[in-house]
Amino acid sequence: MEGFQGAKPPEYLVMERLSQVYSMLADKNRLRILKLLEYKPMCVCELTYVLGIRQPSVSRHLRKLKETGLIDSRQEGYWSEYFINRRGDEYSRILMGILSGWINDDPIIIEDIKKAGQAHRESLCNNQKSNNCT
Amino acid sequence: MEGFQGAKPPEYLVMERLSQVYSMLADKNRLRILKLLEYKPMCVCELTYVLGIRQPSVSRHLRKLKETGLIDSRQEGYWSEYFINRRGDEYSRILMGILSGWINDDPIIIEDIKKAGQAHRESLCNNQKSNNCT
DNA sequence: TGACTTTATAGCTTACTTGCTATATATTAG
DNA sequence: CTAATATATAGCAAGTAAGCTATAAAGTCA
Repeated sequence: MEGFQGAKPPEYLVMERLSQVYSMLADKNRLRILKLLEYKPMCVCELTYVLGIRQPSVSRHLRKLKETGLIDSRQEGYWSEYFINRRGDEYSRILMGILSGWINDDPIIIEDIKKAGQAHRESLCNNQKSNNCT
Repeated sequence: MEGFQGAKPPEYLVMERLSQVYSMLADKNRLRILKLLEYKPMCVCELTYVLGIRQPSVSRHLRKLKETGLIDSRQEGYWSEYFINRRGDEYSRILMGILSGWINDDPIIIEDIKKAGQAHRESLCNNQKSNNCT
């Protein structure tokens, strides 16, 4: 279930691989995550805030998307930041390219992007030094 | 779960609709069916023969694909013939267009197409007037 | 190191999906 | 209409997937 980030899978796994990529795109919360990351790289707690589901669920979606090669992550100070993998294989690059022009008028996506624009990791989660109620 | 064959879904269903199309493409047997129908229109018993799964399972896949607007069917004598819907909405047309260039080198697909070239509805199923063992 | 924060994993429950068998429906030919 | 064939549907069992809570692991910084 991994190892296709940029390489071609062997022929006998081609359909398996494509089916795997499509199944990543078949979940609405994962579509929301991909659209959000297309807007800007985000950390888990920001995504959790925007999506309105629990952090472990978000983490699992992110792990699957990363295993499939659609996204990648880097450690960024306190946070681990997820972003679209621009060096994926043909399937993921093409499908992500198409996705960027799609569902932008869906009200959930519009709302998500708006929330993402406001969300800043420093003021989310229960971290102390950013209590904005000083 | 139906009614998007060619029309645009209302904005609040855009993501739902896209997710539905992707989930159709996420199943390997449905991918095989779509690749087969791209090769030529086929009836249920031919597809059943090529796929090697039971007829009711094939029928259900076909129903789902048709409900999603990816394929359509017409009555053709004894048989009901399924074919790619070229008048689907943007999502299905574009994704089907891309699919036609993909996974053609997968050995299962190659084998399927070969079998489909040989398969003729008259000599399949348990119909009498075509007993080729005369 | 130790206190704190963020993220990941384990394990449970519920819902959905796909295969199957059995059976119903629909179509055609006589 | 009846018999025969093709397809569709109902319903079941097994596997998968997504949400959740609880907890473990990993990263940061004084």
